[in-house]
Amino acid sequence: MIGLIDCNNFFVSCERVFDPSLAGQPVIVLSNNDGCVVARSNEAKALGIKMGIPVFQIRELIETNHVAVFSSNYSLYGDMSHRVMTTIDRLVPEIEIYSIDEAFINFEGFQMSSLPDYAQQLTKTIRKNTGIPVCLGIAPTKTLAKIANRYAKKYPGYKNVCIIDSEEKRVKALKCFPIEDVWGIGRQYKQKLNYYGIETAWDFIQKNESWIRKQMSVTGVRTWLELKGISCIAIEQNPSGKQNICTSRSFGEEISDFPVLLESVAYFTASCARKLRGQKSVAGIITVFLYTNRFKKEVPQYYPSITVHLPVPSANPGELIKYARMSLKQIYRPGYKYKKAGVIVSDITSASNVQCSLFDATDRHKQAKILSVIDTVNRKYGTDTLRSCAQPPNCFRKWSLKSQYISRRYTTNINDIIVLNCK
DNA sequence: TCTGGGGTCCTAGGACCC
DNA sequence: TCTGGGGTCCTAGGACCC
Repeated sequence: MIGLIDCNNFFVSCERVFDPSLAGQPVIVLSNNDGCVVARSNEAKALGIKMGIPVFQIRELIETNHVAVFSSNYSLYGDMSHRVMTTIDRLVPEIEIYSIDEAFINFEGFQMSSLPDYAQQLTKTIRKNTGIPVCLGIAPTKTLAKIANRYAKKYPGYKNVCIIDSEEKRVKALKCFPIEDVWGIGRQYKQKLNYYGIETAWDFIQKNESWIRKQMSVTGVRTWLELKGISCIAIEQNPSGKQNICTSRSFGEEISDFPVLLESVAYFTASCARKLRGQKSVAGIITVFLYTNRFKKEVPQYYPSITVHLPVPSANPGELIKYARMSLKQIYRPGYKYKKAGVIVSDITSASNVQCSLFDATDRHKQAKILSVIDTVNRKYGTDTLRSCAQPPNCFRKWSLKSQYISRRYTTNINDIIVLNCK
């Protein structure tokens, strides 16, 4: 059996841990730049606030219902996620961290009869240790565990745990489950499947394999098998590093000046380089892209991007910034108002076996030592304490994000921890 | 006025090889 | 008029996830 633990309204729950007065109140958390709604408490959902809606469209609703609004605080959510995952890891034999708020658990070899009690105990312990409420779905496959989890969330009668452990329960669960809520079925497939009269997960598994393959390729077949109870998607305990790494931001205000864009791109590049070093890898390709504001149909639009191959793969911010700067120069056109920029690094390989270049003049051994010192200093004194000259101090940033409603970094910033203790 | 930021996998088609 | 048969690699685009 496979379990799926999913934190309830995760970002909202994190805010509630440090401000208990939010319990029972409608609460929402916004995306970067205070743009869209990305998390909602049950009370906010009940008000009809949809996932992903731009916040300016629901200003009135927020005011009349006294909805508590938060900017996203990823330092806080990341740390709370780590606490939840650590708690689970201590209590189960095998865990796969699937996202910031979800983890699969391998219950292979567990005595079936002891599972319900054990599962209850697990959710209670997570709540007690971290303050975060979670639900647990258990079933023979990942896709079915996802469905079980959804039922555990939806019906309080389950007391946070739903187990699909018999043919009868599986059939019943599938018959009541909308096809678009199945893991792996998105907007496009919903449309297509509805067109063919498929409304529920049960309708879906009545089709034959070759039809599914023709319409949805092997990924569709995997979903189809998983729903039938045949496991196709294994638990991955040691996820390999990322194959692509991207840092991009929408700007608080639109930017036309090259030097300001360059600053932002230098920051994004340094961030990519840091993420690369975090997984002990290097990148051979760097892509820089710009976006004008796609919502302003009346102004000229321009979405350029450029990809550069590095002579030697690298995770050195100085070196990567050099190529990013060259790239930006090539795609930048004056006169446009840019709303977003970003950097992607790809062709990622392990830092321990880099293919050298015959003509490389850099002393890479020495460089690695410098980088390791920089990382040590920045871990101790904060990100970007030591940084490239291309990245001016934060206070000079003209391209900063809006985050009007941000809470404190209660668990990771010493000054905020002091504030919390005084409270 | 105001609209996020990350990722993955799969397939088809083109360019190339012998 | 008629034009083979087998591969590989790469990329863009489309689907999905949180």
